[in-house]
Amino acid sequence: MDNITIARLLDETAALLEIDAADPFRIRSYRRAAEAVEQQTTQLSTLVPEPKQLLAIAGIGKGMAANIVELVNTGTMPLREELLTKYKPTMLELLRLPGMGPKTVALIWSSLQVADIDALEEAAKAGHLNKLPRMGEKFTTKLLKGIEDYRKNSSRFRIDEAHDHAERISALIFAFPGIETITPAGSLRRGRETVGDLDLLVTGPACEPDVVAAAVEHVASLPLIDKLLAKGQNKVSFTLRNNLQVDVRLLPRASYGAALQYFTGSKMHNVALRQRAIKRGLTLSEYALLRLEDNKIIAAASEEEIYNALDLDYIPPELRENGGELDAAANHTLPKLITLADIRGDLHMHTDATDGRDTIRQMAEAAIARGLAYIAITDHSKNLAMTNGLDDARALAHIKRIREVDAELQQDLAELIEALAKDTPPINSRLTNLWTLLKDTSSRPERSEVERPLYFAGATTKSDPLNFRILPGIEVDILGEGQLDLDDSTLAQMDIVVASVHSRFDQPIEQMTDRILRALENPHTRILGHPTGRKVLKRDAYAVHIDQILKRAAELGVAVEHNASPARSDLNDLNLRLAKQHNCKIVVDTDAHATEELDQMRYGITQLRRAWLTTADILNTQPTAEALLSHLRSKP
DNA sequence: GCCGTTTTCGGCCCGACTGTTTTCAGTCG
Repeated sequence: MDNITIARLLDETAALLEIDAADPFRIRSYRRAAEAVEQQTTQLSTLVPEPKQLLAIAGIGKGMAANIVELVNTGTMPLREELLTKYKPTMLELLRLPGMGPKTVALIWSSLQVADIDALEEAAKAGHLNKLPRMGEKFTTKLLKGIEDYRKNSSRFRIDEAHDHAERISALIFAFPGIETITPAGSLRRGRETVGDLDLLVTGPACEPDVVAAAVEHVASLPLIDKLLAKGQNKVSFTLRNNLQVDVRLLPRASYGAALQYFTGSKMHNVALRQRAIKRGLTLSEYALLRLEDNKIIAAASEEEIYNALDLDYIPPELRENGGELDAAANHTLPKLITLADIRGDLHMHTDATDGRDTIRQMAEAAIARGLAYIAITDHSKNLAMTNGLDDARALAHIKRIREVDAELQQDLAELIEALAKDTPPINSRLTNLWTLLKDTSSRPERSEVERPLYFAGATTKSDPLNFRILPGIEVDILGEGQLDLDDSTLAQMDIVVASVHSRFDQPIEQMTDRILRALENPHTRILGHPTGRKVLKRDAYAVHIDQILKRAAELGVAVEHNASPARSDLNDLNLRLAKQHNCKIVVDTDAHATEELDQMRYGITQLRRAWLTTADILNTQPTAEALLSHLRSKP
């Protein structure tokens, strides 16, 4: 049994205990244990023979360790079984409906014997709920609407989609005079791969208490609102047509830091933080950090003040998961997390030679405009016929072409440097586009704070364009027995060989793992592409095997790819932490198929930050192509 | 059920909004 399953069963038990009206603190400890289990990089099932190691995990005590041992050995545990004789597992789904909490679920079960969504809908329509306390007409209407929405769409939104919505909504809110800052909080700010809803915190003169009502009205009447869910003194909740829920809070400057801290979460991080406050005679809320004895405000305007007042270093949002960050912040041992500006090259991208849209030169120019010092062109190999994959002859011709484009670019860049120094447009017509790109990005208006979590420093001028290099490479396919689908003599010509499995994962996991392990042994393999198999496999089922793969890659000095694009990313923060533990080299890249996709790098960075990674853990932070190449496939 | 500068018992995080409550319980974040 893998960690994800253990965590789910503990969490379900917590929900059942809630319905059973058990001791709230006992319930909390089950929840806390579930979260702790989820964050472990070692599979707990392997620790069962030595339960002492389970006790070392914060939030796991004697009783919970016994529960875990029982779960691993038997697939269930006594408390869970006992609760399931009293309640039905389908009741857990009811808890996901808006307005349905444990008390309500328990009440409709005990009075109406209703335990699943279909029966609940029937009961609501028949008016049976109205006989119960606190469930009038309005409640029923809302519930039926909730059931409809739940059936239509119960999924979370990818971080890039949520980010785009945040930008759109923010632009509309900014139209109101007196709005200065909009920051997305919640899981978007923490850089989670997916977000359940969008929290936007708004501040500025228009948000001061005496005038905020007008701004609230403005937000509540935004044209993109599909359904208005709630409107309070300083809060507006609504959904978009795609069912994404948005909570907008308008807050005075003075308490903005406290609000930002509070609404960024995570919930468990905040609980731990407030416990720390209480031990110091303080109390923390979304308005301020107060001294208990006289209600004096200790800190409120900025997050930094709040953390510092609690004797903590500032904790970056990506680490706020109650996964040891409080201890590290107290001991001044938080890592200096990697930033987008630290990334010097992108080692996986496609061109119009296969399934990309743009040319080699266009990709290179886009990379220069983004401040990179090198890229690798890694088009597909022949086994991916649908992408017009390259056979040996075409692959060789392609890297010849890449070298030519690189040489030409070197000459042009020398000219460009002169032109930039004189600040006069270059005569060379090949440089027109690059000139515009550089001028455009460097004069890009200061972006609003809405992008702060994802857009780090623009990084347009930090590299010396003269040092820019295009590395010839290929994304080669791993065939059934682990062999690569191009000749060794061809691969020997490439600087960057990304070996990836593309074919359908209809093999058993063991076989697929074996196949990948064999591909790692090929001396030409520099980077293992999408190591968890493009999400075709369920991540949890794969957990044990990724461990093996990362370990072997580390031994062989093969780097493992972390795809930055949310659409393709497959190494989650746990896998990345595991890679670090194994001392595995990590490369973050975009797998771009068009120039603008190079911007996806920012999403990959948040995942790396969530895994506590620094520049030392990531290979393509090397300042130059030469430095990078000397590290690839060098034995540890 | 966990945990310890309150250490083997007695604590355990905070506030707003909603519905139908005429003083508050339940839900949510």
